[in-house]
Amino acid sequence: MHRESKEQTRARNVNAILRAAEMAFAQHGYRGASLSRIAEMAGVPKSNIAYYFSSKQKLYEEVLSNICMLWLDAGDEISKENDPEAALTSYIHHKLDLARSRPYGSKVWANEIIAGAPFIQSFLSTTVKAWITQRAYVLEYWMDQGFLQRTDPQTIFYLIWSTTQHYADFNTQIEILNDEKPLSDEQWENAKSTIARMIIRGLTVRSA
Amino acid sequence: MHRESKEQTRARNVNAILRAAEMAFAQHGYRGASLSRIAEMAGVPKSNIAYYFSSKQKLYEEVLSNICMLWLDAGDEISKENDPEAALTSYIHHKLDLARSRPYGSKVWANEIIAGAPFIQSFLSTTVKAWITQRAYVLEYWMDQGFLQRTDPQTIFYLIWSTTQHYADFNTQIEILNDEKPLSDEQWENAKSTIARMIIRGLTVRSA
DNA sequence: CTATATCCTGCACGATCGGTCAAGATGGAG
DNA sequence: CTCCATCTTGACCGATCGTGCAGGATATAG
Repeated sequence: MHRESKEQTRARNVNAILRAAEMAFAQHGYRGASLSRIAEMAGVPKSNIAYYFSSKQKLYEEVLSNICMLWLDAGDEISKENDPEAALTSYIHHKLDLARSRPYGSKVWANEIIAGAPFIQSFLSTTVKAWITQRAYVLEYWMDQGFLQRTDPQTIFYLIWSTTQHYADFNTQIEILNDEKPLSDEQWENAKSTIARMIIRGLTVRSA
Repeated sequence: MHRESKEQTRARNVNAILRAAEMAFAQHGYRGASLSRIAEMAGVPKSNIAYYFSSKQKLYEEVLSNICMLWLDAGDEISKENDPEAALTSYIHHKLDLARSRPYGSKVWANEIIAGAPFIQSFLSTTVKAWITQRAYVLEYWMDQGFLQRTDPQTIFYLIWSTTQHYADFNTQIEILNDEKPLSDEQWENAKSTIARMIIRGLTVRSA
């Protein structure tokens, strides 16, 4: 009896494996995560992973690339024609929403960078480098126009990246220090507006 | 012939092992790091590690606690009797100096938190929790005095922690985006003053 | 010096790792 | 329906993992 098409089975399995792998790589890093556990979590035999993805490395790179696309797309609003303050605020909010909805993805990325970016070095020096260079131009344009205090654009992006991703990567620490409870909706909104406000206040030209 | 006292040998070996372990745990996490490699890096037989430290876990916890003391001590200047602006600036500079001098220690800590703090959960909910509670009171006192804009103190500390530690944990990414070169002394000073200035500007009361 | 307590390490064990492969199961084409 | 290409999986491999232990090496006490 044909209960499920092959495509459906494949899609379901691949998805389960990717989700399990994201959690495992987040918790234990590339070396520390084992295919046996990922298979168990995903509810498929270990060999099945080797079939869909040819190796542990390929699976890992797939997880990584999936995540990175989310980060890059979040910065679309940083563009000359937009209002600097609104664009940056929106970008920060967007990144914090991602930190809340996809913490494991952020953690895998963090682990990879902390380990010295052994698998995505070339990706960093091409795609991400191009991304930040382009956005840096926008920030400098805004500074030229007098909208923003003159500041090194790279430092600004590192500041935004670190603060926003901190809420994903270090959510365990934040939760423990928040009386063992996850941040409430209200606390998330509070954090979003506080961070955005502080960065904006640090960047906008003071009306002397 | 007696070339070296037993104490000297022990001190030298323990130190070499701890330094090697810090690098290994930073690069590969707790599970991913292997005692064989640590032993090889430290220049001692693998069994020697099991002798000085009774287990992999004990060695790991030793590395972790060494690091954490550095973080906590850096905040000594946050005290009621000090000037808020100077104290916070000093704290941020101090933390960034640690990020530069001890990047591997910061990475081990980051890995542990990202993994869900399986080994230091109790330490977080006691020592670190007490630390941040105490400093939060100082910040609230400064806000009461009208020195600082009213803002959730926890959010402020997360912002400082994330931005400063980012320069250690993500130094690979920063280096790659900096034309494959480590930050120069000048760039470090620049980052320090920019970050401190932005946070201070976001916190101090605007002279309306 | 000798005796000895302490320190050190080579070796082996069971467990688990990532990866391979051949045999079995199954959905879809004709 | 039959047949086959494709999918699926249990069993197995060599390597490496962390750790326990017996016995050798050595600094120090007497």
